[in-house]
Amino acid sequence: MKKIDKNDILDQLRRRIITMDLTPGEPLDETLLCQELNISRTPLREILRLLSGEGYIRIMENRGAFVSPMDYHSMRNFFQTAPMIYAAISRLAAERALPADIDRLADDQNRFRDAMESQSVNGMIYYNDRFHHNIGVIAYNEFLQPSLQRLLIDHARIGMTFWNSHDETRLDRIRQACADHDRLIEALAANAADSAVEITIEHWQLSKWQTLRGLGDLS
Amino acid sequence: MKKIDKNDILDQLRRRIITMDLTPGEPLDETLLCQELNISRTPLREILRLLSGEGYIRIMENRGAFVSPMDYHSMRNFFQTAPMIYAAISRLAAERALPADIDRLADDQNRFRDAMESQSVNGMIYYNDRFHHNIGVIAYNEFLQPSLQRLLIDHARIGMTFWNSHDETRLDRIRQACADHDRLIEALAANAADSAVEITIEHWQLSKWQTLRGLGDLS
DNA sequence: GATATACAAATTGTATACAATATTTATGGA
DNA sequence: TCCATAAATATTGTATACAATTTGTATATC
Repeated sequence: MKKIDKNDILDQLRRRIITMDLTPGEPLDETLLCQELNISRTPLREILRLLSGEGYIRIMENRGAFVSPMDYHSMRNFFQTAPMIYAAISRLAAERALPADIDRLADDQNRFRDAMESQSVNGMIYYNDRFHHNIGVIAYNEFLQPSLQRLLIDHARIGMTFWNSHDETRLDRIRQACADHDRLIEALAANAADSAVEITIEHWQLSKWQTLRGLGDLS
Repeated sequence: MKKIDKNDILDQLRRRIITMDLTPGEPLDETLLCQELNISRTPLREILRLLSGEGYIRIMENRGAFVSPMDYHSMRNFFQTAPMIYAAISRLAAERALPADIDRLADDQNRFRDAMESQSVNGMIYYNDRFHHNIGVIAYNEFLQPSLQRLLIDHARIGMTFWNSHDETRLDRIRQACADHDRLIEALAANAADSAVEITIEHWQLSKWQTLRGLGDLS
């Protein structure tokens, strides 16, 4: 009976949220999810509590769970906070990275490149998230990690326009992001903290510029 | 039947953890806690998942929950990360504080002062935590809040020596910390960001100095 | 006596039944 | 028709029973 792989289900739900398969604000029906995932309500509810702690969803008493919303205010905070945390994380990661860490990071980057070449937007979002999450793991700081995690959730969702837009610069931008990753891996491997921070900021500027442009298009 | 106040139980457990009534690394027996709290295992397990997400405890599959440990590495990270996050939070709080926010903060501070005057170490730890947590709420940034939360858990636990030591400087230090709070409230009320950051850093130095001294005494 | 294996006890994980709350629909009066 | 109220339905919250896993103990073998 007990063949539930909670980590698998957690990853599945996380992925569905950051790829907007489950959209911001969307309510999560327990019974429905149970059927989809083939588990009973008890373990699902525990999984939902975990996701709530990680910031993917919110839970209101007697009202159930829903995907964390994205409003103007949270986006403002996002752009204000991200550079600071990203830079701090990259610095720490550069100072502590070991060869084994670099290998894991390179794996994510390979999968990201695969997704890029097969034009899988979903895959790019997922492996880009994994890549940056992994840098957080390498930084090995349990106090910064939770903030990074929350930033990455909205980064993936806000950044949809980055991977998914249809203008003429799209391919160039994606290739540039991919190249940034490669350069960042190199800097981390060489334990070059300043360089890693610099690349991270550049990488962020690229992402920010296009993202704001995309948001501007909406209004 | 359903008269469970989850928030109450959550607060109770959080408080027991930051005051070291539940010590770092201590395993949490589900059955035992259920008896103490007069609830069944299902809601307790959900509460434990929430606490896990907040960083108070850790859960290992098939091995149960235990209070988040405090090792050398986490303390090192703590001292490295705290000033940066505290300063950022104070700045945001100063920029956004409204009169109602200040009132809530002043309430915490009054309770803190009461605890100080009645020599309640437990109370000082708890209301000091609430005070700083509240500043995080005022900062109103869901991306920084989780890091602040985690820092405050270990700040309370590491700082035990600050409130509880028996040297001749103890009373002065505690009064100084209390005065810092008053000054910080003033700065926030005046939306004086630079001043708030400055006071925060001073406040942190005071805490850090004594804490490291206390840890040094141990070795 | 030390180690490995098998059994027993304790603890964690899951499913289901039922209770409490929220939401929707139906009903009655103005 | 409109609103307020009340029943019906749906959804969330809790307790309990049982399954699976881990931990502890005893026995056998070398």
